[in-house]
Formats: sequence, C-alpha cells, structure tokens
Amino acid sequence: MELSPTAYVILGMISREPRSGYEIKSLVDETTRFFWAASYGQIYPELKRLSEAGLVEGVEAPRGDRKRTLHAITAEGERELKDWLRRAPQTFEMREEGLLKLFFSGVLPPKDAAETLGWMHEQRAGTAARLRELEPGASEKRDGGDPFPLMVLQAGIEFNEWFADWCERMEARLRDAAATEGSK
Amino acid sequence: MELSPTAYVILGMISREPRSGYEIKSLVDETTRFFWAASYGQIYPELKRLSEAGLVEGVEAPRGDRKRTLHAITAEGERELKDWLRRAPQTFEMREEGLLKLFFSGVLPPKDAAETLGWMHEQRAGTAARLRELEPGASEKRDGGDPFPLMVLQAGIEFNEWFADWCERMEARLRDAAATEGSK
DNA sequence: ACAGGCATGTAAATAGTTACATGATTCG
DNA sequence: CGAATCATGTAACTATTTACATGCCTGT
Repeated sequence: MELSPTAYVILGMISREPRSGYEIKSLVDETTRFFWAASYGQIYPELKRLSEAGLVEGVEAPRGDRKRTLHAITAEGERELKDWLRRAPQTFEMREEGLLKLFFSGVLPPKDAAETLGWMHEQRAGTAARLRELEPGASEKRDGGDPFPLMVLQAGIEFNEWFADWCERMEARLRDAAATEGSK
Repeated sequence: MELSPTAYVILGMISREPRSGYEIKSLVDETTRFFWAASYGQIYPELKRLSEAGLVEGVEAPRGDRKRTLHAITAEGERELKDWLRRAPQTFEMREEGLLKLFFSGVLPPKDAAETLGWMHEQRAGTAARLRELEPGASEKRDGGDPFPLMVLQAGIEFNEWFADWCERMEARLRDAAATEGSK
C-alpha cells in the first residue's frame, strides 16, 4: 500500500509506544523536523485515516478530566511501516532560499552577495549549535537501545557545520576577489 | 511586495534576457533544481500573474509558424527582484526520505539500515557525479561574467559528496558494530 | 490568578506535482 | 518518416502551512 509520507512519520513515531497527536507533533519538532516536518493540520486528519484503515488504533487515556487519545500501531500498521522502511527512498528535496538568492546575486554589487552569505552562515551555525545541545540526550537514549536517532542527529550537526563553513569560505573568496580588484 | 517564491525564480531567470516559459523551466531543471524546483503548473500561471502586476512583459517572438512569447523583466520587476535579494533568506527546508527511514531503522535488523545507507550513498554519489559534469560549462560562463552560478553549483557538488561520504562512514560504523557483536 | 504547556481539531489558503491535451519544428 | 525537442497551457490532485477555536491542567 502507498501511504502519504506523513503517514509513515506517524507510524514510526508510535512504533515503540502509543502516543497522542500532540506528543507526535512535539517529537517531530524535536527530532525529524530538519529533514521531515509535519503540522497539526496533517497529523490529526492522517491519524483519522490511519485509524479507519486499521493501521492505528486509538486508546482512550484521559488525564483527569481532560480527554486524551493515545494512538497505538496495529500489527498491520507495523507491517506497513517495515515494508516502507525496506523500500528504497524516493524523495530528496531541498528548498534553500539562500542558495537561490546567491544564484541570482550577479545582478547586485558583490557586497550584497557577501551579506547573503553572512546571513546563511549565521543561520546554519546557529542550527548546528542548537542541534549539538541535543546530542547528550540522544547519546544516553542510545546506550543499549536504538543508535539511529543519534546517528541522524549527527548527520544534521555535520551538515549544518559543513554548510556554515562553506559560507565562510565563499565570503573569504569574495573578499579576496574584491582585494585583487582593488589592487589593480 | 511579497510574491510567491516561484515568482522570484522567474524574475531571476529573466533578469539578464527575456525567455519563454519553456526556457525558464529548462533552465530551472539544469541549475536551481536541486535547491529550488518549479513545474509548468507553477510557471505559466505565475507568468500571467506577474504580467498582470506589471513586473513582467510579454514579447511575441514566433519561430516560423510556431507561437512563442518571450517574457522580459520590467523596471518594476527588477526593483522587486533586487529588494528580495537584499532581504534575509527565510526558507530552509529539506525532505530526505533516507534520513527519515534511517531514523526509524531501530525496528528492523541492522542489515536493513545498512541497505538504506547503501541506497542513499548511491543516490548522492550519482548526483555529485552528474553535477561535476556541469562544472566546466559553468566555469566558462563565469569568466569575466557572473561567478555565482558556478559557486552555487560547487555547493551542490560539495554537499552531495559530503553526504555520500557520511553514508559510507555510517555503513562502516554499522559493520564494526556487527563485528564487535559477533566476536563477543 | 495567571502563564505556559497539554490536547484536539478544522478552515482557508497556498504550494506544488502529475498528467494530459495540443501542435509545430528540427534532426537524423 | 519518426523521434526528440520546442512550446503553451489546464485540471485534478496531493501536500502543507497558518491561523483559529476551544478548553483543561500544572506550577508559581
């Protein structure tokens, strides 16, 4: 069966323990957000569909008077998840407004391109720093258990550090070019 | 003014010379595709909107009997493009199904995760190779002219090479873990 | 008492892909 | 002559974001 990508995110997130929609959203924001996001507007309707398809089962688990539904994966849901995991990945997309601006920067003075690179650098260095703070938590959980969330987190850190570094190198290149130009 | 992201891709693509919708699409596919894509379903309607807004002007330029409209940027369109270029980039998104699968790979035997990494590696190495083939063309155009398309292409190459390398290192890590496990 | 987090959901808008329809021109 | 490429567009669908509405619970 071919489900929507968000469906698999949900199945994955509840594969170890049942969770509420709210919890799924928080987890996504803490973990897969940087390479696969999901909003409430996707999660709740998708949970309903998965429930109707029998891949997920709702369990009422109120906290006090507040209603709360934990969503558990069914045997069939687990089969779907595993089937998907074993198929080759299809989607590799990136939308990077910074690179797009840089691409067209020839229509402006080089100084403006340098500023774009500065913004990109700041953004990527900041993201890398924030992800690095999550590393100790992910390392703990890994021990004896699942090594993959940590592995993926490290990919995120490395990627953002590589990108920040690339921006710095390109800024330097623009500075050098400007200096050469100036000394002619 | 706040235009759709695709609008800026179009304005950028026609900023140096007028182009047909078909040409814009081909250019996008050859250049910005890996960090900002666009389909006909976006390009033609957007051209109409930009035309109505006075940022783009259509010029009839038939080839033989075949109708053809070249779209030229207007003075106002150029102002919009430059304004946008000078604002800080907002959008940084990635959708990487491979990393998503890897993230959930704890529910399967490690061998399956290694296979996912293998696919990811193949895909990224292939993309890097294809981009590297475009480098000579981009280098030529740069001389005396616009250095930014080449710069961005090199970012694409470096990124895909970094990613391919990361996949290899993680595959090795899984192999080592399996060996340690086996020798206990 | 109030802020912040927990919890569920929907409506509207925007974005984007895919598939289709149509037809001319060019190159081998 | 047939295939590939040039060229324009639309319809239907899928995906996704944003904003809103509602209200309980916990800690200060």
